[in-house]
Amino acid sequence: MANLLTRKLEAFGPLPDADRLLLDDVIRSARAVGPRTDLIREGDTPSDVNLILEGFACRYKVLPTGRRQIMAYLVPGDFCDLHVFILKTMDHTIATLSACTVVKIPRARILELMERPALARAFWWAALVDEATLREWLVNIGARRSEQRVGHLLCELLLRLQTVGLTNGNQYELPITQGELADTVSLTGVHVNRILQRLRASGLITLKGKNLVILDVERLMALSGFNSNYLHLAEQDGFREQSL
Amino acid sequence: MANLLTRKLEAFGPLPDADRLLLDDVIRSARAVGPRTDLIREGDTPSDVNLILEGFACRYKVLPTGRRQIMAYLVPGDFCDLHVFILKTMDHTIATLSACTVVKIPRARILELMERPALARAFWWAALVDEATLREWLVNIGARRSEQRVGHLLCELLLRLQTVGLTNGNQYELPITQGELADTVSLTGVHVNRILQRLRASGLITLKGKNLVILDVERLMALSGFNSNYLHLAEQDGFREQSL
DNA sequence: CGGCAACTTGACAATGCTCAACGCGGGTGG
DNA sequence: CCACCCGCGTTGAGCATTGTCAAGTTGCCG
Repeated sequence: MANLLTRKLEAFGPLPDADRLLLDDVIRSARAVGPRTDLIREGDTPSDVNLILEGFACRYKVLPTGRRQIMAYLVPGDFCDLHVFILKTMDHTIATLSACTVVKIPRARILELMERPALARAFWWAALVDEATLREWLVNIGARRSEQRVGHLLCELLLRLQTVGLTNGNQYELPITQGELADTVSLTGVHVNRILQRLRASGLITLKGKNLVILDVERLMALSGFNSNYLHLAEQDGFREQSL
Repeated sequence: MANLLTRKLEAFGPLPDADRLLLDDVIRSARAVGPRTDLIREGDTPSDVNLILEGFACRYKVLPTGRRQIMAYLVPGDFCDLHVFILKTMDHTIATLSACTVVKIPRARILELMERPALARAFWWAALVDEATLREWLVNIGARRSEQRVGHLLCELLLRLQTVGLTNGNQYELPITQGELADTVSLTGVHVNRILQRLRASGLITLKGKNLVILDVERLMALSGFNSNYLHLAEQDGFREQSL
């Protein structure tokens, strides 16, 4: 259970041993990237796919006003841009938030992996879950009040980090500033701060430095209107055995 | 230039004549669906792919509070759910807004079409553009002020409807109530109404009944911070000739 | 130990929401 | 064919959530 990528992809379904070995090989050549560093910029035409192995990265756009909107968090095991194969230019920027370990996978390598049916399905699944997550974020920002917004985000991260083994009970590392959180949930830094105070005062969370503890997961999920169905984890069915 | 689906997919790149004929065949068996009718519900496990031929449909979720968030508009030429092949259960609902003409395409039929390289690429492109649009909506709702939000939406629809030939100059049919618009841009119906007044008063649009005219496209785009790059139309490049 | 970034807190402003009432228009049933 | 009715659009008044500005504190890194 060493390989993070394998672990993530197997959240969808088990992989043949041969495929696992391929994945082990893919993540050999990792490189370190500092915090707050753009990996791919809007307008670029990248030729490789980036995979996050350690740390938090994000997708974002900046408006003429200077307002930045973060559209996705990329956590260990997440691909940055499988789009590369079809769309020519990036319509948004991808950057690290914390210090990260990143692997650059060449197009050709991805195409090789895609020839393996189980891997191809798993990649599809990952891409579709990313899209479902994006939809949920739209709902989060569009329809929930501020306290629910940040609560919902914290719940989502708990589950996502759990599947790659980066939680310790209901506790995980959140290497992100309140300002970045604000750009994510579409509030101001000041207001995010006040909301975190409230969540602390309600006995729902503890957040000291980068260390987050969710004290009462059930209550936080209820408060936030969190329903994990959009992550499509552990769907008990025979469907995925069917052909692509 | 009769087939709407062909027209939409060729916004990405030209298709072989043989593929066009296949597409002509696909859209033969259309059916009419009334307005405000669910096509697929959250929790369903659909086995077909729906394609919109006429009218407006949408993706949405409803929260416990009763608040509805619309996450996407589906206009003629749009597929509802290519996800079907990987994810078991729907995590959101798809419904018509206006009266629609819809085609149900069986899984097997889609798989057939996907064997044609040019069509497979075009389907991928359509899916990726849908995702890019979703990201732009997140930015729209998260980072733009109310007047820009509705302006941006109107600009997007102009371009999308243009590619399927459903505009008449800078004029098109918007078969949607102000309440539905509100659920889309995450405002209240009352406030959307006031914004439309302002846009009218500024000489930017005309909206009588379902008939929208954008009087000054450039100014509306500038006001809304609209940049069409995320629609990935007409990318002049040799990239798409490359292999998938 | 100094400095800078992140966090915290307070006072005030404004954008957008709620509630409420009314007009208009198209569809339906008598 | 007319009348009614309901949904949609419109407008007003007051309110609440969240943003802005500003100043002070904490804590980490060099």
